[in-house]
Amino acid sequence: MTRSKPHNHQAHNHQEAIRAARKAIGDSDSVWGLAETFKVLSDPTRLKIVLALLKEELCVLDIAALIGITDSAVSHQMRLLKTLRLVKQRKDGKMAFYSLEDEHIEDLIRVATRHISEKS
Amino acid sequence: MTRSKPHNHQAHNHQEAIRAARKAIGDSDSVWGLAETFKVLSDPTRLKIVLALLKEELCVLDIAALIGITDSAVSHQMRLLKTLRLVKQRKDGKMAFYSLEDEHIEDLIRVATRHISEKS
DNA sequence: TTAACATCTGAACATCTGCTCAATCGTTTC
DNA sequence: GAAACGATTGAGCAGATGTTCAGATGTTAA
Repeated sequence: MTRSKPHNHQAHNHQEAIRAARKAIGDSDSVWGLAETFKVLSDPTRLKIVLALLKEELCVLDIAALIGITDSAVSHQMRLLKTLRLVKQRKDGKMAFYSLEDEHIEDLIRVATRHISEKS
Repeated sequence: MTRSKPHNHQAHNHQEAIRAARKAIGDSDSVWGLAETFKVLSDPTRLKIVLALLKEELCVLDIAALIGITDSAVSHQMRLLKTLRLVKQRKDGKMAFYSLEDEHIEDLIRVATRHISEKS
């Protein structure tokens, strides 16, 4: 080929696209909060803990035996979950029972599960 | 106090609690997949990208300018999002336009947003 | 008071993550 | 062809993350 047709690519206004997208993202505070919410459930250990607590309250050693990690590791994670208000603690003697404090978590898990099951 | 009442704590069957919870968690494969889904959206950068793409397709440089990171960083993230089937690519000349491939993501974000807004 | 038990805490560690930098590839334009 | 441009890739790095270990705290039982 000595000559080729000129390529005409679709016009694309970068300035406008960026401005519109910036609106869609919203303020960075809400983005950060959203990301944090997803982050809690992004660790398999924490996710297992939350899944287990959907049914009933559990003590630290039960969770540790259930997942297969140290009671220390469980305690660390529970502190984080408690700080984020996902879980509440009930003390009974030397034992500490944890249960879910958040009702919306189950919805999140349900939607995410549906999302996975409909993958090719 | 010279004498104190005997403490009677609520009975708790560890074996039974663990067995019940193990059922609630399910197989470890599904847990891993769930965690991975949440993990994609747990990074502020990726979350911003997804939020921006909810409205319209964007090219790499637009996203880079929008978020304030290198085009290289964007490209790295887009490869990940493409691998996970969250995004699809359309090439036009030297530009690469990305758009959302997954319809469920919006639901996930909506539920998570509601979850945040109803916090004390 | 001891001893045993459940939980919690801080430190150290290895691993993972997301970023930038530099170089490369593919396309378009001169 | 050469230069410009957009996108991609790999290496390297700093920071975050999850775990274990050792020790401390608090509670119950002997």
